[in-house]
Amino acid sequence: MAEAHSGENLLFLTDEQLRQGIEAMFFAYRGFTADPDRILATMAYGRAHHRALHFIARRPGTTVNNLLGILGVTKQSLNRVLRTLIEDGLVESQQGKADRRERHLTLTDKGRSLEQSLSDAQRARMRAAYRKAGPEAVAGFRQVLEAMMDPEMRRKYHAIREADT
Amino acid sequence: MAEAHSGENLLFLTDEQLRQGIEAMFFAYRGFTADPDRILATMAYGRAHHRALHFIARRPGTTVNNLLGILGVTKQSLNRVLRTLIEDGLVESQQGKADRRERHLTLTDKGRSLEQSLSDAQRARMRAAYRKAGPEAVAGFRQVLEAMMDPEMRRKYHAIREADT
DNA sequence: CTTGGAATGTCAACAAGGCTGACGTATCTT
DNA sequence: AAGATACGTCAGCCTTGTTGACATTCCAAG
Repeated sequence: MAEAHSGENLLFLTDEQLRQGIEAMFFAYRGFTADPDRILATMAYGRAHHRALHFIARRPGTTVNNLLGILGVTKQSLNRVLRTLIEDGLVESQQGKADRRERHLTLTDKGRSLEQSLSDAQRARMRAAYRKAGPEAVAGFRQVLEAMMDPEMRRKYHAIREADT
Repeated sequence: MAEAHSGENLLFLTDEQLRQGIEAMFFAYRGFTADPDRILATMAYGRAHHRALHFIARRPGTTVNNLLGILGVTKQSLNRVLRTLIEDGLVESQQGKADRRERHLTLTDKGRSLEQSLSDAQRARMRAAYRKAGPEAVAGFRQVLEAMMDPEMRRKYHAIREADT
């Protein structure tokens, strides 16, 4: 089956084609982060804060450990970011009821407000790109991105919206 | 024309859909850089070195200024990276003939060898993802990425292979 | 031929945000 | 009672980005 269209694939997957894909990822990711970065630059926050806010907004009540797994950084690194967000009143940390070792993270109104403005900026670009490319292109986009993830990351990517049932 | 399928678009571009796209970009980019990062971690190099090597390999003889524009960093930052690469004998810097203020950058055999191994690792993942998703998905992938770039970055993205005539 | 400005290199200082290692405390599990 | 887990924190290091200042070299315009 793989050989059935190997000719097509050989033509298709030249190093040059792949290199262009690599460069497209590089340049696109720059655009992807540009708008939130601009907003964050006016404050004392960076991309790391944005990521934390995003996933806390996405899964209110998530634990520190869970967030660590998603972000793929060390707890020391995350803690530095989280501490400033809590101190600044953007994030709330609440001791778990079932397991009191856990801390459940939620956004305050202030945190939600910042997350919204970052998210809006990023979604606006995403929306424009999706509109420009069209629904079929978007489907392909998503497929390739998913195929590019490490298996563990793919699991997390799906898990993040599993509880949305 | 935009209104002709606005219903479809409204359904299509929910915040949730866009958020998933954002997360897909986040997780996929991690995969995208994972393999080269693993190789680089064994040496005294980082992602910045990889980027420099990539674009020098892509455009042998490119000038420092040109590279600055592509990478979007300050000359001080690039210079630090470039200096170590030159000292380590991976990159050669040659004074321009037409304009002797310019330095033209090329890879040495040693540099080409490292660039190859980084590139091979990254392309292997790309190839696997492309194969898994199929040609049509790849076309869509490329379209969306391109639409996501800043106009200036899009210009550079195209310019990088213009001279390939 | 002089001079302005462009291209490059370099020094210094700093910040964000990764990392490792070590340690402490509370809490759950066995 | 002992061990494992969740979390926080201190200390120190690295890469890679930033500004600002300054020197050099050289092209090009006047």
